[in-house]
Amino acid sequence: MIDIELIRNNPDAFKQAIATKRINLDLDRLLIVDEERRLLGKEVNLLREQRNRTSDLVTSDGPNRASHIAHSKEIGAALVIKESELKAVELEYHKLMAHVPGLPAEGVPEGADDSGNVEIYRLGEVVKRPFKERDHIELALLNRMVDFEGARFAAGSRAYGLIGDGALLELAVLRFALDHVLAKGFTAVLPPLMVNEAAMFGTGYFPLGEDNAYELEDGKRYLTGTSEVGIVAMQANRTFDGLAGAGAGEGYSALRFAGISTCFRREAGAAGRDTKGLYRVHQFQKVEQVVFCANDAEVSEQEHLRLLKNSEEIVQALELPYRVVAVCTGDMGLGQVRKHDIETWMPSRGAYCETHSCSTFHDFQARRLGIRYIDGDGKKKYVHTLNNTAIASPRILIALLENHQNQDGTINVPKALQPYLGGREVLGL
RNA sequence: GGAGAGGUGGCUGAGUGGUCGAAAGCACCUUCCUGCUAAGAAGACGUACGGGGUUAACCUGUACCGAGGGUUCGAAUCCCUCCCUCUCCGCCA
Repeated sequence: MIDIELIRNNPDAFKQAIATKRINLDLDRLLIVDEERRLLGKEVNLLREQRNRTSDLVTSDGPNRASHIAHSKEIGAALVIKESELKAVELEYHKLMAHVPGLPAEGVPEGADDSGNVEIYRLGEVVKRPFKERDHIELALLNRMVDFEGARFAAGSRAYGLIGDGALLELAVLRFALDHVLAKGFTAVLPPLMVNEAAMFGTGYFPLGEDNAYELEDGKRYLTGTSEVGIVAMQANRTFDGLAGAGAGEGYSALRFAGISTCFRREAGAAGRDTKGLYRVHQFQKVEQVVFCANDAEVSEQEHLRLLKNSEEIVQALELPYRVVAVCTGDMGLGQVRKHDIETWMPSRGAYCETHSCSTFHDFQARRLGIRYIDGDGKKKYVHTLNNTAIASPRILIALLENHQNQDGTINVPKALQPYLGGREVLGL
């Protein structure tokens, strides 16, 4: 949710954001409705005042009781009409407000979709091996790490089952990533994965994201596509003490959580794409970084860079080549202000592919969920929220298997993961 | 899933149709008193939005007693629906 005052004062900036983010919203209509809403609000307020005064006279001026009641009834009748008008206007107002996007930060590239994303830099060397490389499907099957056939019988398209070293490798990489961010002061969280509509709306996945969420039979709960939803919504209507330090440089503090969850995505709209292997699946595991910080663009910018750095360190420790891209306006979510993706090299795809996504929301989510803190000046303010993938598996297994494969189909284990695999240096055969 | 109880201000907790934005206590804040170890006295003390004001103090209006709807001239108080909490039973990893 965006501060209406900000919208009133900068309509052109929001029109620009609506255009570049490809949102279907008539901002002028919103401004008109906002004006109507305020005028009607005043009228209703005035009528209520009259009615309250008249009602008081019923008891304080007993002799004229009957006439006061009659008068109060008249006002009440007028009030009913105005209130219903106001209600209709407010309904439209909230509907329109729910579609107002966050303003992209300065420097965010413009573009219609992910083809407009801009590479910022790349690290790690793409190795050209002197033998015929296998793709992750072949490698995983060869090493009996995965069972696609059985899983698809059990669960349908895009299903997979990790077995043996596949299962252990996934747990190892998740635990490694978790430990990495825990060492940075993050607090581990296993949040609810079945959440209500308020949580989905509050985090900005609704409206517009309904197609990608699994709705449960009870009609009131949804499976989350990331632990961010549960973690952020868990803080709803809370006011933090001691998040002080907006603009205070190094002196600021933040709340940092590491969410661990299975993630569920319908992948609607991706029908027929990436149907083979472990790239695009309905269910996967993720360690997610979530941060709540002071309401200060500089502070959240610093947090954004820290989140990005944490994840880069993880990819580096896994000895995988990657690049960082600035995500363009058309590929950003409604509430997002800035987004960087880490794309990891996947030999079989011959491309750097998204494995991490780092987002800054400013107070978009905090406003929807009422998450605040008391600033150094004693005032209540909405926090800024951010999140970034620490690791998502099995997608990262594609990169691990393919980039670390040997001619005989075995897989070299990066040093960082060896402690999590009983000291093994090689998997397979 | 069944039965019952309940959701009031930072906390505890009164309040069953008007004098209630809400008693009392605790906590917090200010001042006074006193030198002392959960001392005493006085006062201030909810949130959101709007109006006035030397835009600060302050004055004032509306709404808010889990959420939404209804009854009524008037609702924390009565009715309905939903959400949540607690207790007991059942079931279950």
